[in-house]
Amino acid sequence: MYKPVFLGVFDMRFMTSLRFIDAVAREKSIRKAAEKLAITSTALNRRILQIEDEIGQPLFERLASGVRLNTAGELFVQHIRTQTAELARVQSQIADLSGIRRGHVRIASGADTMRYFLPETVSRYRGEHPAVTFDLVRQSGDSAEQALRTLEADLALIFEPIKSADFQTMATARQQLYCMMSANHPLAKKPMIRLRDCVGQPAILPRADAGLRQLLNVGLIRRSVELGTVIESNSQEFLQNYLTHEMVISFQIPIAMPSDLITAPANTSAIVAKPVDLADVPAGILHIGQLKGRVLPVAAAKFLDSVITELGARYGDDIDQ
Amino acid sequence: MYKPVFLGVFDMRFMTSLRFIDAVAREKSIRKAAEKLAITSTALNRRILQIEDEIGQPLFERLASGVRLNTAGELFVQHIRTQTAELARVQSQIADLSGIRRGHVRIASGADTMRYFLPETVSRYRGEHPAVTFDLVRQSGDSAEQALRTLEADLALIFEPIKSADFQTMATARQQLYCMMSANHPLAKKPMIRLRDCVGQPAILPRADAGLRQLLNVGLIRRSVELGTVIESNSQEFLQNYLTHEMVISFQIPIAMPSDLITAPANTSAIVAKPVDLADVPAGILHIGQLKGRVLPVAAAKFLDSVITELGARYGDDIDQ
DNA sequence: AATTGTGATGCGTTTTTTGCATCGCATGTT
DNA sequence: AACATGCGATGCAAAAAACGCATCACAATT
Repeated sequence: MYKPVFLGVFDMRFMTSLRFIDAVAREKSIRKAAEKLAITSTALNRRILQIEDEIGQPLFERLASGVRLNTAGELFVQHIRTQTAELARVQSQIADLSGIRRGHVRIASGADTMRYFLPETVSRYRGEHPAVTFDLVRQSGDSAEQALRTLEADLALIFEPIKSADFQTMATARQQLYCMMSANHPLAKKPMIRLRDCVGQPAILPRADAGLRQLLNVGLIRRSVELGTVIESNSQEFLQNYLTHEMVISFQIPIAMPSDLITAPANTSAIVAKPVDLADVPAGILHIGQLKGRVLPVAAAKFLDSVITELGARYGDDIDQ
Repeated sequence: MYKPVFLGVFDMRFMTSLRFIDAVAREKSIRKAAEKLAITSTALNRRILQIEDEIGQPLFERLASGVRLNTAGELFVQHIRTQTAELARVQSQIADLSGIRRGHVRIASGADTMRYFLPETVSRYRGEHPAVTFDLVRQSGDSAEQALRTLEADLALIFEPIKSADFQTMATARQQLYCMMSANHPLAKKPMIRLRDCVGQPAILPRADAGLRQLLNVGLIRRSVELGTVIESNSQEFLQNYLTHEMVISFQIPIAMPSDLITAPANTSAIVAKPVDLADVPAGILHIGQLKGRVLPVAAAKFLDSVITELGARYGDDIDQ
């Protein structure tokens, strides 16, 4: 977790007690939280007792194994989190007045966009606004949605299924599935891949919690095709690099591939990517969104614009806002 | 201003600096604010410098005559006020968990409802919830709306014109204008008053900033009637009590009159109230509302329900929600 | 029964906040 | 023009608050 040096919501002294309570709520233990906060458990304990005293009733249940929020605590911690996010937004707005855009953007995203898309997009944005810092946390779709809910993230980029009603989609990009393999692979000559071409082919796939895997599974079942799944991994790097070592196929979406792999297929790359027929596997949807109803800090809102612009430039008509 | 002894948002230590900034913003002077806060100006000054340092830029302009919020300060103070109100709401919600409904309701209202309606309604509510305390501030319509905006009041009861777009009407009550006079007055025999009956009559009226006066003026101009206005006052008590001393007429709306003056006109009261024909002066609207978009503390929300119920019981069909 | 881990508490130390006296500056007054 | 007044800012010492250490009491686990 990168700590911005200039402006942090938590540098405000008046937020200290609130931050401490939030930490204890997350750690479910005063001593553990104290360690993370680099203070002693006694100091932390006393701050909590003081706040509870001021509120007029306890916020935590004391268990032998630590503490747990009670109902009042749940309400109060929820308040702390929304107020913290609000403060960040106001700070961002104030910083924006000075002309130089400052701020901090926290993004939760799947692995797909972490490889090429986000590095490029963040880099371009930081080129224009060097005072804006970023947190980029790679997470599964579920935990990315969760991060929005607990206000640990401002934006989430999730490929396929959106489960929470609290997720507000700000833009989507259709992503056709591509089959990837070594340039020597028999299938590499085809301009488009049908699933039946892949019957029994040794394949390496992402794990079941990835949106891509779920999308692919639907197609496989519909066409009654079975792959020879030899390896499963949640490391995209592994999946892609392995292709040069064994004659296997893998699948990927454009946003997770180097920009030139599709646009300039004639190059001498050892790996090729061929589209899978949309009749077999429909295009999946990459969702870019935020917590429903939340007003984002300036920096985050502007970065979202930047993401949408970039998606538009890359995928044109496949973008919806 | 009644200070509740048990729970105040501002008893929270972490709110101290924020409260101080709000005070300075309101007083437009560090020294004056310090006096109100019962600390020295140096301590206050330093807290402000510290916050400004933490924010990274000043919140106040320093003038020879004091201080004034700059743009950043406006944003920050707005944040402080909403944050304070939010905290009050959460506290109220938390207190609600404990079974005893605690809380504090702040009402801004014109004089009309302060005489009979609010005393009765507040009293009934406090009978059910003795731990709820009240602030009742008598204000003109404009300043009542202002009080909502600065979050100094939770609810406002305003008779006629609503000027701010930030005012969210939660209920209205139509109030027909009544003409009041001594029981000996010649007009007292009529069951209904027409404006032309009043031509040249000596009259005592509320001042021009009262909604009632504005409503009446429209009718007078339309019917080309001129009254013999002998006294203007913003004291309702004066207006009403004076009727027993001189043969003059006055005007009033039902909510500002003792409950039995209309319902039991046969009693021996020295004062009578007769309705003014709606063709001459249409019914005015009493608006009960809050700041648009705000989530009220539990106590205030429940009291609002109580007000609406009471209005329904009194004026039946003339209520809108 | 012993051990481990938890939150609470008394006490001396350190850090922060406060108040007093004073400065520098701008404005208003004589 | 000189003076007086009122404002926010600042150095310094006292007061207050927060902190860390050692320790307690309690519950769960070994």
